[in-house]
Parts: sequence; C-alpha cells; structure tokens
Amino acid sequence: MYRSNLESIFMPHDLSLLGAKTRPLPLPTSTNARNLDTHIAFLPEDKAALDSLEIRKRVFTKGCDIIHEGQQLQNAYILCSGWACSYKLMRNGTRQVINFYVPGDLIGIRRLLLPNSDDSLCAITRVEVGEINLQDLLEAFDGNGRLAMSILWSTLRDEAIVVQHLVDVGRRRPIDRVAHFFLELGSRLSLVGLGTKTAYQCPLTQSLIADALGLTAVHFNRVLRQLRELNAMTFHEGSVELLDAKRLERLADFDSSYLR
Amino acid sequence: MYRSNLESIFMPHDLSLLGAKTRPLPLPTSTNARNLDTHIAFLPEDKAALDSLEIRKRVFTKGCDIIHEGQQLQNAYILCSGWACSYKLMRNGTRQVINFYVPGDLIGIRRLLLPNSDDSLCAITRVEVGEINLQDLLEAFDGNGRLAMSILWSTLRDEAIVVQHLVDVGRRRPIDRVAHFFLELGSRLSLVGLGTKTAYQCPLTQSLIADALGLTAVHFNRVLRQLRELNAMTFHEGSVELLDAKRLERLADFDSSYLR
DNA sequence: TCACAAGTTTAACCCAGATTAACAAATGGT
DNA sequence: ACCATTTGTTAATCTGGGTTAAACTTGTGA
Repeated sequence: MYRSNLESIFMPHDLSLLGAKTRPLPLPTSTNARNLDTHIAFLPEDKAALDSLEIRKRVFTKGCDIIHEGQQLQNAYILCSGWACSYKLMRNGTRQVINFYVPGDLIGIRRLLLPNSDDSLCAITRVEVGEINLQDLLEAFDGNGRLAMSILWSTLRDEAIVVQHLVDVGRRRPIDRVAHFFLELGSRLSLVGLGTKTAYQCPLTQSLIADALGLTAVHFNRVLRQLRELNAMTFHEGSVELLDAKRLERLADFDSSYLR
Repeated sequence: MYRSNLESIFMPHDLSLLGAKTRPLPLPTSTNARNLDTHIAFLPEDKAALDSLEIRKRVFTKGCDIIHEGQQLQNAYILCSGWACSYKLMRNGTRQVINFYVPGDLIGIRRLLLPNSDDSLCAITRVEVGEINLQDLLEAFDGNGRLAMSILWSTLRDEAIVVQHLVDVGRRRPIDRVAHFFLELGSRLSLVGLGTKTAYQCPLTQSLIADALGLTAVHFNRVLRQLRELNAMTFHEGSVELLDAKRLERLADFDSSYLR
C-alpha cells in the first residue's frame, strides 16, 4: 500500500483538498458565453454553440472545493482562468489525482449526469469559471445538435486524457511518466495560448503531480533531478522548460494528436 | 520498466492483438436496433432512441481486431454478444488493457470522434456487434436530444469506469485491485443479465487481466491464490465465484453506484 | 527582522512486486 | 491417442521505488 504524501493531506494547508472548509465565494455575474473567449478548447464552430447558453461567472479561492462529494444540485463549469484538478481520496489516506484542468476546459459534466461519481474537484489556484445550468443544457440539447456534439467531443477528449494517464501509471517507467506529463501539459497549454509547448508556467506542487503520477513526492523529485542532469528539462519556481523536447518525446513515446 | 507478459504478445496465438492479421468476417445483415435488445446497458428510454438508427450486424472472430490503429473510416458498435477489450501497445512490448467490454456496451465512439486515439479494440471471444454509421449518428443528433443524451451518458459511464481503473492502478494494493476488478465485472454483467454479482462466467485469461491491472501474470496469479486461501473468491476455468463479497467490498472500498 | 510553515532536496534502509525458470495442466489439431 | 501450443502454478532471486527522517529553501505574517 502506498501512503505517499500523507503528510501533505493532513497538513492545514491542504485541508482544502479534504473538503473540510468549502467557501465558494460567489461573485455571480450573469453574462454570455461569448465573454469567455479568453481560452476555449472547443473547436471554433462549437464555441459558437455555447453562446446560446446563459452563463454566470463564479470565482473560487485557491484550495477550495468546486464540487464536493454528496453535494446535491451540481453544475458544470467552463474554466476561464486558474487551475483545478479532480482527485479521489482513498480510505487509506492516499489520494489519486485524476486530471488537471487548465483554462478552456469543461469540467463537472460527468458529475452532472452521473451524480454518484466519488471523485472531487478542487481549485488549485484562484479560479474563475462560467457556470452552466443543467436545465439549460438539457433544453439546449434538444434543438441544437452542434452543441450536443461539442459537449460529447469535449467529454471524449477528457476520456482520452484519462486513458493516456492510465497507460502512464500502469505501464510506463517513472521517468517516462514525468516526461509524458510535462509534454502533455505543454501541448494543452499552448493550445489555449498559455505559454509554448516547451516553456510554460505551472503552479502545481511536486506532491500534487506525484499524486497524479502514482509516485511519492520524494521519488518524483528524484526523477526531476535525473531529467535536469540529462539536460532534458527543468521545473523551478513554477516555470517549466523542456530543453530537449525530442529526447522527452522519445522517452514518453509521446504523440500529441489525441489532444486535438 | 515492466515487461510483463511479453511472451504472450509475441507468441503466434496473440498476433491478433498486434493487428497483424485482421479478418473482420462480415456477415452484414441490415436490421433494426430493436433486434438488439438481448442486453442493453442503456436506460430503457434511451434504448428506444437507438431504434431510430439503422444497424447492420457484424461478427468478429475471437482474437480479431475490431478497430485497428490507422484504419480510415471508423464505425461505432454496440456489443451484442461476446467480450472485447481496448488496449494500447507500448513501444517496449508492454501492453495496457484499458477496458473490457461486455454485451450491451457501446464501443468505438471515442475513436469515431477522435480518430487519432492510439489504442486498439480487440475481440476476446467471438463477438457480434451492431454497426452504427457515423453519418446516421450525426444526423440523428440534430433532431433527437434524447439520443444525444443517451450517447453522452454512455460515454460518461465509460469515462467513470476508466477513472476507477486509474485509481485502481495508481493507488490500490494489488489484492485490492483484483477484488475491485471482479466486483466491478460482476456488477456490470449482472446489470445486463449475464450471471449474478457473485457468480459469473469470465472468458479472460490471467495475463489479460494482469495487463489491465498493471501486474505481471505471475503476480496476479499469486494474488488469486491469496484470495482463494482467504475463502474470498475463486476463478477457475472461466468461472468466477465471489464467496465473500462483503470482505472483497471492504478490501476494494467498492461502491457500484458509478455504474448506474 | 525573526519565526514558523510549506515545500524541496538528499541519504539510508528495506520490502512488495518484477523477473526468471521450470513444471503441470489444459487445449487443440491431426 | 498423440504431440504441440497455450495457459496456469509455484519457488527462488533481485531491484525499483516506497518509507522515513532530517537538513535546507522560500515565502509569509507577526
């Protein structure tokens, strides 16, 4: 049994991840989806489809649970700024981070339709989201095949990412996982105009990433050092630089096409 | 690096998993979805929605790739009888099984909309499927919100399963993984009327399951023995019996609600 | 400016699980 | 009934990476 990063879970600074204190800090402003076009991962045509929905803006503070287990009426959100992640806490105190979300990502759809999902969603930094009402969505579905298609597409992309993640954790060496992780992140961020594929800002802590990759924070750190010594990449003070992307891609057997 | 079950991959009997020889054996019979109601995992209302689609029946022989990497025109399928799985082959000869599919499951949707997915789909036993044409699907989407919703729901359920699988591989002890695996399978099968939650037929080989759970075949077998000695479950000659489901559920921290 | 908290880095120890090998049992083809 | 191929079982050995713990950095707020 892995009890990695247990401390971090029980430390005050991480209580948020346990859902102990949730203060959604709602600054609701009714607006239209067209105001969200800062970063949208949808296809251009699909973005238009979203415009038909009324969307309220909300802000969540760093470390605050966006969706917590057992909450009654759920909403879906479009992430406008900031980072979030979905994770599952195990009874044994371990946690598995399932996915990180960056601006442009659509989150909470699964929970909307499958209310029994037992994973949680948490703001890693201060986060601005556009709230999508379930009722609106259902109604929009009937008349608007494009919107439905667009949501489905986004969901499938999400699944593809989780599938890659599964392959990562199941069958890659730690060093390959780390390489794959930073390559994927670079691709996703550059797609929405946040940094380039080989240099971007990343506010995640090492323990958080370790919990995503199924490693301990200590070992993740060891691997980072390895990669640094290979002159392949660096990750310092929230800045990621992929110095030798070719090498990383070879390590990770990475092909970004599943993201598009 | 794990090179589990390498032999099995390079052995002749498993060439099929490499996509070396693919003979789809098409016995196409035009029919209607209503003829597929042997086992359907959809909600009853959703099943009706499917009736609007023309569906051709096809048969794939055991071990044959249903969808292979790089194939041009893809289709989605409803699995009518038999078992299939999706998997990804790694460059190092390893493979990760992503999901197993049982009758009633909708397969190939992801590949339909994200043609660049690099995983493959393979018939484990002789398999009968109903073929869904992409064009039909797209057209049906526009007029039929229920159908869209139903497909989306099925996709989200699929994602939920993969998420559970990820948590499994990332953060559970091997014995818990195995328990979780057989519990989930029991739930899924009993939902479509194939066996009960605690006793069912399962045509999977130990290496195949091991490749799903991120274990070696040898270790998987050890764990099976452990569970047998605990009088918790047995798996012999394709028959699974969960003798002590309570204990298994405790081990796996299992809650089947994400499947419904 | 100091103290404490959050996160990073390194080193020492050791166990779960991978690897290998060898055999037994089952399956299938002729 | 035979042999060949696959699949399952068990035991022996070895190592990757988890665990622990302690020093070090940085940032933050009193």
